[in-house]
Amino acid sequence: MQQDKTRRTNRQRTEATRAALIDAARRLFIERGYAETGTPDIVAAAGVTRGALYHHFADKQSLFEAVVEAESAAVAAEIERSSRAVDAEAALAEGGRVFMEAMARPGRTRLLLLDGPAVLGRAAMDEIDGRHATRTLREGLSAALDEGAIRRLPLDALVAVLSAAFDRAALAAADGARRDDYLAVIGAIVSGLGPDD
Amino acid sequence: MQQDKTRRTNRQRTEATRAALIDAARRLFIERGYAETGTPDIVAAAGVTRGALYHHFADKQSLFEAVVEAESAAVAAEIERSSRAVDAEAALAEGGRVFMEAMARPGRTRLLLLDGPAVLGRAAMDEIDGRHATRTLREGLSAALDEGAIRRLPLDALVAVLSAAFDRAALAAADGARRDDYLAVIGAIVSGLGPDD
DNA sequence: TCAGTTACATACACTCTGCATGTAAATGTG
DNA sequence: CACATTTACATGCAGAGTGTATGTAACTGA
Repeated sequence: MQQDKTRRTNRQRTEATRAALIDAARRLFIERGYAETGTPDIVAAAGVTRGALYHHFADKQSLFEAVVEAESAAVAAEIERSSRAVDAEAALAEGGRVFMEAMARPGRTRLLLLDGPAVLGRAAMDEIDGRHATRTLREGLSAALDEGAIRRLPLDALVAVLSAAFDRAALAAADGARRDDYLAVIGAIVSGLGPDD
Repeated sequence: MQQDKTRRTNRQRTEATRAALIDAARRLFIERGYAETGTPDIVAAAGVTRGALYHHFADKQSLFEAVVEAESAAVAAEIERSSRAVDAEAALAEGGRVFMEAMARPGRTRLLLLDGPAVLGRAAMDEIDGRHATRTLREGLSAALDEGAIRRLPLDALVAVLSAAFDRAALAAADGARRDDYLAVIGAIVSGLGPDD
């Protein structure tokens, strides 16, 4: 029976250190933002040294990307867990509400909607949540298009615009605006997209 | 007849220096982004020293805010200059096209849509372009609401959501996406907002 | 077992920000 | 038109942060 600290395999060491770094960085990025969080703070919170950080990540931005990736996946998981609607429009409404709820965690909007695009660029963020939260939106819209629930429009642009609408709604809610106002507007938009009114 | 450099009034000196700083900072922020632009670069491009910068602005962020303010006003001016539509919906479509065109200047999306919100915060950005580009959108939507062209919805949320849609469209266009796809989607959204379809 | 690789820790060089101090030009005051 | 005061800078400095180079201990494969 050997201790936890001694006799760890290299894979275990790597995974533990990476996880500790990502977790500590997530907490600090969420609390203070990217620019205001220094790598000395991160490694102190993770209980390692800067040497470990720069061994596992190319630079601070690379660690940030790993944090964004994980957080984006977490949001998508929340959405998919509670998606139980029947028709396309109801699924979109449901998904939108759950998205807003998931983004209400303090600091998530800052991480995913402000710092993320600024640090990694819009294209990189599109690629990341194209594999996560935005993917569920795309699936919902694609289904709605297939069953003729909404008029024919270029899917990529439609996804991007509605995603931007939800993002801004989440940001406004984080700044104290009324969620229901935004959900009403987005709901009206979606229902207004019904086939040739 | 006295030289330009000698015998300048204090107001002239201040305005010249501030303008040189804002102009140089604008070029560099647009070219490299906020974080990658140092104050030594800015003052060198402006032909002054860092002392001048910190005399006229509290810090780097304060200079950035002045740049954003000026650029946002410039965008609004372009929109208002070529706004010649009759009814509300046509005015919105026209304004949207001109907005996209104005945002196509290289780097403007980065300055106003990525770095701006990240550095100054969403609320501060809302305040700034609430006095500029977003103001024209709000006026257009308010008119459309008054003349019953679109259904009754909370104006603040409606403005924010449509503004976010245009912003994302401008970002996508800057990344090489087709403007027309986005304009088609936004056009469909606006026309879909017609009174109780 | 031992040579090679991996996972760090430590130290250093560089850059940037903001402030403090010094100085010349402008201002207004009697 | 002196002259005291304020304004508009320039210069120098202290602190912090990033990335890298170097050293060392732990693991791994032959």
